[in-house]
Amino acid sequence: MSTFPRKISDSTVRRSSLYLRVLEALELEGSDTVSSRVLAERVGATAAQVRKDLSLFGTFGTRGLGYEVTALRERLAEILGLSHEWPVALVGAGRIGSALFEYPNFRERGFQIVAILDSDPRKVGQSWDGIEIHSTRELERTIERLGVEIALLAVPASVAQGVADHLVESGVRGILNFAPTRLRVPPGVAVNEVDLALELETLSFVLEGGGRDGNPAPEDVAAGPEGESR
Amino acid sequence: MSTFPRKISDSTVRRSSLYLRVLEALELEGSDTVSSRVLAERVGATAAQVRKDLSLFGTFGTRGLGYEVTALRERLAEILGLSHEWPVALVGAGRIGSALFEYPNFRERGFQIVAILDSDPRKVGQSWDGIEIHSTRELERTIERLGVEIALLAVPASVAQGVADHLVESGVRGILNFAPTRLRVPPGVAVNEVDLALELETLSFVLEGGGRDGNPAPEDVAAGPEGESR
DNA sequence: ATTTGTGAACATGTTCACAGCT
DNA sequence: AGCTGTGAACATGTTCACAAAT
Repeated sequence: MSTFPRKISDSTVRRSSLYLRVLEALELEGSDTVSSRVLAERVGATAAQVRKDLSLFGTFGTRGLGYEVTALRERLAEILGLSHEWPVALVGAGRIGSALFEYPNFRERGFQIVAILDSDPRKVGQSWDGIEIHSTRELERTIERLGVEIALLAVPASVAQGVADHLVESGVRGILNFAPTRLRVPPGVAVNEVDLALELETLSFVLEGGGRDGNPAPEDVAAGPEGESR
Repeated sequence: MSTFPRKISDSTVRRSSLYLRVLEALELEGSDTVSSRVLAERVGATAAQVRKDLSLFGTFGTRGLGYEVTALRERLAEILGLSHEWPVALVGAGRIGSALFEYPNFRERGFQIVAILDSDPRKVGQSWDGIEIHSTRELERTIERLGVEIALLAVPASVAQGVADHLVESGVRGILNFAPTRLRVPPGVAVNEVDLALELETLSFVLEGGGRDGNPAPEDVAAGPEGESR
């Protein structure tokens, strides 16, 4: 439905997810409107950045007033594809898979794990919270039957590419990959890599002295804060 | 020891971690030298990018020949701070903490979990693989005693900031944060956020039609421009 | 008075293209 | 000839600053 003029940058999308969270919190706190400045403060960005980001999606604010919290929250959720549930497949029922399965934030945001797949015969047939673990031999059938378009890939690196190919063939268009391998996927398929060792390595690089400053100094910090929470 | 001329960008550091992995693989495969082109192919970057990245750290290559695999591997590991072990604390012994504890790639890369901390009295006193879970009341003592500088923060979002403050006070300078909250830390402390729900949201954004193309086409990939989705 | 929306200025990161070394 | 190292060109993302709206 909504297609946007330019290509929206990844950073804008990521920040928009954060805006959405803040808007949800503000709604609970009973705020009707919010300014770009306040939004910026809560996510650690600048007010100009917030306005620029939002302006890429359309015109939501009222000059002199700010943004209407509920309206913006709804619109952002829609833009991010969060106004409906996403059936998600979990592939790999090991330690990481298990942690992902239990991760409460997924379901809260509309990502429902509706299928679990594993190649280990000892795991196949088990149920987690009422969801049976299927063999990866039934991957295609399962994915198709449940209309899964997003998969959490938590298998060993050595088999990740093969499983990913299989997922794509079955109709999956988005993969969140936890295996430390760069996946090759055809155009039209989105992959996000979560590479934990790499994250630690960027920390050790900084600690070892690589970065000139370990923390880009929290900008202002001088201007008097006003959002007194209580 | 080694301090670099400019500030090295985050993207360069992340790619360098990938180069290091490829170099390790090449070493096992018995390659003596490697060109920027081959290195690039294996990590999904361009040859120019590889050369530029490496040149920020120094001059390692030989014109006409390429890079000596072992020498570059050693130097990169050193630069990334991986030439020695890092004692790491795991804070939060829930599902995610448990998965992190078992994650084999950490130890392989020199990150040793030497302490586990949790506030749940039922968990305190248990041992995982010989490592006793301590109360967060003993956080400072434990961190200091073991010389921990890097922490994995896997606690609920509601307490993450408080625990982070405590960690920093105790001497931690790098935090890998799994709680979906933006941590505020003083200058000199590095934080990496691993925000799983956010990763899924960037996928759903693309799938919903937000991005013009779900997959920025893996560079060259021979001739095959204008990838049309499915 | 306040706060948005946005072009223009700026900063940062990536690619090009080629001189220079082996 | 082959391949690196790098300035210059380019592309992308961020910040500034101000006109426009309420």
